[in-house]
Amino acid sequence: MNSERAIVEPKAARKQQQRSIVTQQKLLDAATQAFSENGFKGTSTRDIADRAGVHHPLITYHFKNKSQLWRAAADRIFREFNASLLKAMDEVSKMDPKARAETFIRTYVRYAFSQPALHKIILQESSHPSDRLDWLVETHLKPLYEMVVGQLTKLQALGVSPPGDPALLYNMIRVSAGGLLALGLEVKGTSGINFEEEAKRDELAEMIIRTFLPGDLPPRP
Amino acid sequence: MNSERAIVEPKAARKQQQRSIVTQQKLLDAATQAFSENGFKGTSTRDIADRAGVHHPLITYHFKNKSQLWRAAADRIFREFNASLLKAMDEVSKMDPKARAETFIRTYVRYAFSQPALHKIILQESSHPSDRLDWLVETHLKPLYEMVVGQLTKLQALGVSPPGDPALLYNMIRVSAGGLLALGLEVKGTSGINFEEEAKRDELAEMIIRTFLPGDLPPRP
DNA sequence: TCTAATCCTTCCAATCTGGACTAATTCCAG
DNA sequence: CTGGAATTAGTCCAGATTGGAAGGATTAGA
Repeated sequence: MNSERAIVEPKAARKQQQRSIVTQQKLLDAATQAFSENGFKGTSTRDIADRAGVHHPLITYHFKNKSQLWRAAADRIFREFNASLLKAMDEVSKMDPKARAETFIRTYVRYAFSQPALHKIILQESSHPSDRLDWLVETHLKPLYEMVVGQLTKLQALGVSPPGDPALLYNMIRVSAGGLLALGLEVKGTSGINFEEEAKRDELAEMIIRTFLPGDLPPRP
Repeated sequence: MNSERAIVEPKAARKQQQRSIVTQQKLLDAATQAFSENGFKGTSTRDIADRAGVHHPLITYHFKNKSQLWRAAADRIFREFNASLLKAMDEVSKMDPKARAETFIRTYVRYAFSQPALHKIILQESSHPSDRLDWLVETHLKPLYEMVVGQLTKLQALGVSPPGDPALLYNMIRVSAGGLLALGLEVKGTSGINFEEEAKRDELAEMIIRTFLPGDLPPRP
């Protein structure tokens, strides 16, 4: 018995099949969309399965339960977002601080528009305390904040950004970019601004830059 | 028969009983809270009734159904908000444009904190198209926008606010104030800012003023 | 005080919920 | 090309959800 177990145990686990990967992606896409629109509580697993075009018990099979599916969907979209930002910042690492900040803001606006679900999920989960919010903050939001706030403090010291608590400034910039794009429907209805137009998104990015980075860099010593 | 009907018909409708008013207020309070936390779809009428401490069929009795209850709750909170802003603006009508704008922002921040449900409801409803969002925009959001954007344009002409589409500027100010306060939980977790402290809210208002109204008024002619 | 309008409580039917379970199918390694 | 694991399909369930019906309790006003 023991010897048999010992031989059998390290057997190569059969690899995941292609169709399973496809199913998981379809479920993640549908879940991201649904959760961003109706929140965790307001989204049913059947709704997600319908959007994905698969039978709803497959959620249990692939993700165990609704909570795990939420986490998998959120993790994917936030990972990609942070990776995009890091990549963009890496490409301009040799520029001066103000130019870097401008690039960051333009990239942020561009990505926030291409993935509106991301900020919608933040808005949804911030509405009341939950384990999901705690996880989101610790895993994805705090690291990004830590990365940016130091740069922002430097920009303030250089006289480029207005003085005051850099944490406040960071959050104002963030909601002016991502928050506003997530509120797209309401903004369009209320004030006629249509972020579907690329020009309008560019205008937003430039206005954020003009407003939050109004100063010029002092001349190099 | 006919004569009797004719006499009876214009009878004075008996007035609403006190206990009914109390019940309605409790339901409106509970509904506002619940909808702001979990959105329309994510909120059950039983949850609302439980929070209000009343039996759930009373919702049907007093408000017909969930949609009407939502509308009544939203209408109440937005009416009070707009009334507060109008009152504050009326009190400073004789001041110069910049001082008026500063007062507006301080009032906006103060009210947005005291009624976090208001902006949470905006965030919730903006996540996807709905009749509720259309109604909110037409009934409450657009009128406020129309009222403010003209003043903002003047401030830009006076060199107080940065140039560019005033509609964009309006929305940036709005989300920096109300949006940020509605995201309070996340903001606290991510960057440690605690808007429960009055000083921090004042700091936010002042930073919004500093950032969006950086210029000084030209001297009077 | 009386009584009818108003309000509340108890119940019900239809549907939706997350999740468990088994049988059928598809795919891959040997 | 086949045995068996991975995946999917199909059922089922216990509990929650919604709107609403029916009758009892309360209260405003004559």
